[in-house]
Amino acid sequence: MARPNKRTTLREVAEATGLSTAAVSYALRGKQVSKETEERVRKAAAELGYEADPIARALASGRTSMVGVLAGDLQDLWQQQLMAAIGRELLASDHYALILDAGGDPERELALAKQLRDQRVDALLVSPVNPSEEGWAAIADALPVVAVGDSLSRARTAGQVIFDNRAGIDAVLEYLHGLGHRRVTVLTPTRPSTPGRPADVYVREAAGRLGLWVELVPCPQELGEATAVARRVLDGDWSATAVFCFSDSLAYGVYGAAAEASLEVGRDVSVVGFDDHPVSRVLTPPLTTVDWGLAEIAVEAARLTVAAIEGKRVRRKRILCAPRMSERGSAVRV
Amino acid sequence: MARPNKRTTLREVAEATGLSTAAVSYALRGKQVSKETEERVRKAAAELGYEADPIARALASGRTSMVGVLAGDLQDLWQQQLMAAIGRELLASDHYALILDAGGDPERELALAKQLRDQRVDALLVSPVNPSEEGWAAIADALPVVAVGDSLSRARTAGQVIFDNRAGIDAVLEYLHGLGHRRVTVLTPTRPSTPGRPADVYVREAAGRLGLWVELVPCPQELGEATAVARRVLDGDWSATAVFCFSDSLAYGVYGAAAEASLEVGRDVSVVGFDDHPVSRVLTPPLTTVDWGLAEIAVEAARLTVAAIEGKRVRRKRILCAPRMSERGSAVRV
DNA sequence: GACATCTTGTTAACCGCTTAAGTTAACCGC
DNA sequence: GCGGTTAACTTAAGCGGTTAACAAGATGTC
Repeated sequence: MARPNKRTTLREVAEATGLSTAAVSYALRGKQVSKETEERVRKAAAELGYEADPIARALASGRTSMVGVLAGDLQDLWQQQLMAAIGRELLASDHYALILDAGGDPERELALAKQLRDQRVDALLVSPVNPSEEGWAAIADALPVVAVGDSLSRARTAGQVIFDNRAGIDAVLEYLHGLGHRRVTVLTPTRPSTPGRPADVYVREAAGRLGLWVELVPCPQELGEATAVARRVLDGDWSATAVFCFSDSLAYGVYGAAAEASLEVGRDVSVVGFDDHPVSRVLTPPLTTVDWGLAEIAVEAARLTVAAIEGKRVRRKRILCAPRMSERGSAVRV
Repeated sequence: MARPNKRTTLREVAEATGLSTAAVSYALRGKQVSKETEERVRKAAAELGYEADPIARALASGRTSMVGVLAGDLQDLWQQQLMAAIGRELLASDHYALILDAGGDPERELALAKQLRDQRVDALLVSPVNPSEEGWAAIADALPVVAVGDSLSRARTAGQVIFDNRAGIDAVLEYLHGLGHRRVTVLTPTRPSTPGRPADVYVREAAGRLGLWVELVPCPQELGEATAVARRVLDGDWSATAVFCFSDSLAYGVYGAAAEASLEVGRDVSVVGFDDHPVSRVLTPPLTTVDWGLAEIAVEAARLTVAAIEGKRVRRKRILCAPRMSERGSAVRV
């Protein structure tokens, strides 16, 4: 015995109005019927407390009004923030966000994408994709995929909101260079296994150009582990003068480790982040970081996604986010 | 023309094996069929790349394998953290979390709950409910509701994970009292309109008992606004010596405002939080706060929810979370 | 050997809605 | 007054599964 709570069905409304179910269906979606019939139907529906069953509707129409949202790593506080914003935006457009966390694992990411596709979401909104994977083709084949992030995921996407990572990285390294730093440790959120990320490449290029010595250190986004890694970096014979973190979360780890080591950020160590999470502003010293405009990103991502669902051939729109340095107190002249 | 990507259907598997769709349906769920038939069906299904359509299944079976998760206010960083954890846990039990954010508005919360019910989620997992509402009855009537938080939401829930807020509040105020504080400002995350929250009552009771002067100040969870409120509190003729924040997010706002006012937290101002968000540990000074054990909360909440879905009459299980003070550097003797 | 009992399948009726195609009657120009 | 539209519905065929009810051969019992 299933739940005995019967909702009123379309048929009941039809019977109540003496119309066919089809007529009612049309009427409720404002199609094909006379103004007065529509009125009559609406009234009856309201009286009976009718609410269309989304499941049945999905089965018949093929659309679920759900968007699969894939976060690269929800340990990253900024991504939590982004997901919250995206959820809000999608809801505002009458879509539900099914948020899944890949936990920084590219393979898991792809697996979850498949799961979401199988779950019949209308579209996929993917945060930082690992572009190496070509299993994505099979997915982009089945539904529109919108990418947000530095993702290279090309062609197949129905839209992209891209961070100009190269520009951001250049800006930060030039900034540090301008402050006199010559040796910089870069904390990247990547697992060691992931090869040749474009971001790494950009760092090396910029460093080469500026004559900077850089050291790339992979680091988990989880704050406890990030602190541990930072501790190891700062301890003993650390020969650099600045730490550039690929996410503000990682920078927080550096703050923690620095405090433990009695180093003062913004005096003994310079730190730069990469997201502009709200917390960065209230730290002491406030974190110098790169602002990508989270709010607009969420809005644009949601917009592109909804457009893609509605079949608007948006000529594969690409939105480019420019980096804005938020210069605060954590990086200083050396 | 809808998407032309046909998935393989049950019928195709049936034809391929020469069985009826019913037999295949049973076979794939390991019921009623001989071991060898099951094997044959599985093989065929695998070859054809068959994957049951969750929508069709939901329509027929009445279960969507989706859980509606209602966050009280996702501006609160700790709640973001909690939602991420709950999403993970639910996924581990083969359920998808449909996370919606009430943004601190009790009415919106109820409206979203209705939306989720109409969306046919199998169960509702509600974070901080406003218990005054009795529209909840209609919802709890239609599906199992699991509550997590200080929620009073009674009877109708299928399970609860409760924070012993009274104990937490007592612990904090006693702690502050022990440090010599006699005048405490309390930042509450509530909109001014919300009347008589139990938390407020607990504060007044404890304050009365301890002979503490307290001032309750409502404050938005959004960090920028929280900072603004904190600024106003600390400015000029602030006569208290400590700020007790009902969420770590709010405490971060105090850190920000204090820095602006050149007050040093842990020297000029004592601050206590209430969540133990990871960031609290890396602040300078690290935030003294109350740890509720987020990880276990997520696990228990997910467990209760899944149990409720599976119809286990869990005798309305209630899990009580005890507060654990994380004494760090932000509150000092005065 | 007759009858009850499993086992393993099959048939077909839904689940509640959408939508292509068909029907009817009113309306139109000429 | 006749073919051609058009507006407003109705019919009915799905969408892709689940599941109660029934069938028939295999097995068991005495």
